[in-house]
Amino acid sequence: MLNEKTVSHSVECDDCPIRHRAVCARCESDELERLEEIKYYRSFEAGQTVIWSGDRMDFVGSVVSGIATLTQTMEDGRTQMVGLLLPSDFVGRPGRDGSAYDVVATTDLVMCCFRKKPFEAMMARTPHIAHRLLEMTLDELDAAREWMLVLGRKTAREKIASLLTIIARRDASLNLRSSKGSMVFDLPLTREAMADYLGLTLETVSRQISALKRDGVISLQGKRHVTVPDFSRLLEEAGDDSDGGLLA
Amino acid sequence: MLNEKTVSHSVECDDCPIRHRAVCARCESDELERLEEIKYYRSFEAGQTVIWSGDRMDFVGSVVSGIATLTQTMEDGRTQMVGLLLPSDFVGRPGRDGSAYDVVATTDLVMCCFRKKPFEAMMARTPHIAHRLLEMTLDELDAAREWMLVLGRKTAREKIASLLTIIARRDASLNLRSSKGSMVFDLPLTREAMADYLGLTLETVSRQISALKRDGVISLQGKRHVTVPDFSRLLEEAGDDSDGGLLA
DNA sequence: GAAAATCTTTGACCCAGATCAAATGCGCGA
DNA sequence: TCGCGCATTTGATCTGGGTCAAAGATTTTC
Repeated sequence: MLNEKTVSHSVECDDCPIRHRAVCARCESDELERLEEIKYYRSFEAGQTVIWSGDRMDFVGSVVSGIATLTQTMEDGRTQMVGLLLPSDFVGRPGRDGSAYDVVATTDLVMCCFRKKPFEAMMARTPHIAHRLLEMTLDELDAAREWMLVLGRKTAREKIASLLTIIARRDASLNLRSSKGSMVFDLPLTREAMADYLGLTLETVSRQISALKRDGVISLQGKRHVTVPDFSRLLEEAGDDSDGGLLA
Repeated sequence: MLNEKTVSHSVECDDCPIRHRAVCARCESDELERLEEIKYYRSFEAGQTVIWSGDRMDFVGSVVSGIATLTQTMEDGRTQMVGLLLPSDFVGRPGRDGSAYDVVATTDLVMCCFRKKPFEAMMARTPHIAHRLLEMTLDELDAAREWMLVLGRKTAREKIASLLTIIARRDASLNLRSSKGSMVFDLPLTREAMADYLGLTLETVSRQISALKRDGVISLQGKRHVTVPDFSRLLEEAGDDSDGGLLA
């Protein structure tokens, strides 16, 4: 899916606001040059809240490094993560005033931002940016719906395996590691964050990870480095028939 | 939120492909006139599958009447509904070839369709259509994420109340019924369909509906007609603090 | 480099919702 | 009107994951 060309391009183009998981083919556009004028950076520390749900949001942007989460919280404190923002992911809702979710930095985070008004003005002048944004939003919608299946119908073990699968895939496509056979990647979430993502408790997350270790599906070195000796086995555990094109 | 003008407009404009929950302000566009040339209708019977997941999809369109569901199914038969399509909802993924989900007609269904290629060509020529489509997709993304909270963190009783809330709201905004105090609406889903939406079993759905009846939160006449004497009570049961602007 | 704070693991027990099973009700065609 | 098919309700029982509690690990602080 990714080839050398798109990769080198994506590496050169970390700040492109409409780059998303793959590459923006049109970065050469004159219009995009103008974005430079309204571009700025913001950094956040791990644990900091980038935006509160309901807050006015006067920028859009993308994650340059680090990880953030989109979460919803009920009055009684129950929380559900509704999105995971990894480097290259877009943040913001063009055409909307407020944020619908809390955005929380899970690790130290750097974002590349654009003030919203000028960005929207440019969007209106530049059809292919609107088009690209639509594609990105459709991707996110697919991801959200795939996650609905995970939340609604999968067992705790399958949920953990599904999460590992997703992170492994994102990691592989960002770093271009081959995904045949064994994989090694970072698990940059606490047990609690995983629980919030999966609709579980942190105890259950811990137990299921221990079980997957015991059964040889994964192994951990330290708390964050995961080795998956056989990725297709992990996919099986996730109850996932599709391999997302990575093993084809 | 809806006023007389938008309503009369929306009534006159059932076939507008980019009408969605509210009204398309630009239906007067010359470009949209051209859509007439590529427009056609399709009808489906209750229970029929409109599109299978993975099928090539050569049209986009919107629901004129009836109800359809978007569902995902695992190999072992577990299914999760990931979207509910009511009249005026858009169907399709401009720029994508295949469907990601099964689309199933829950009742008899009439759709207004447009062949995809010409529609996309028109989209490219007509920025505000792309823009409108982006807004709609953002709405759907919000709805999907709100549903993730329901699936991941709510109890069975709260799930049922949440579903009733959503259907009541959609019904109210389509039919412009006032939503102060008591509401009456149709519940056009079987217990099984509700279960698939909520990540529950049909037995649990039935039990919780009985419980809500017993506690006077709702009452049923026949199987499909629901009366909610006090909507804010239902919202409370849903664990929902926001009232979606309907009770403001 | 010891103490404190924070994560993580593991254990024991419990309960909401699943599963299995058996009525009951309802619509519809002959 | 009867009887068949199907959706729904209700009951009895089981279990996956939640809850509460207590040790380990790991990281941070001073």
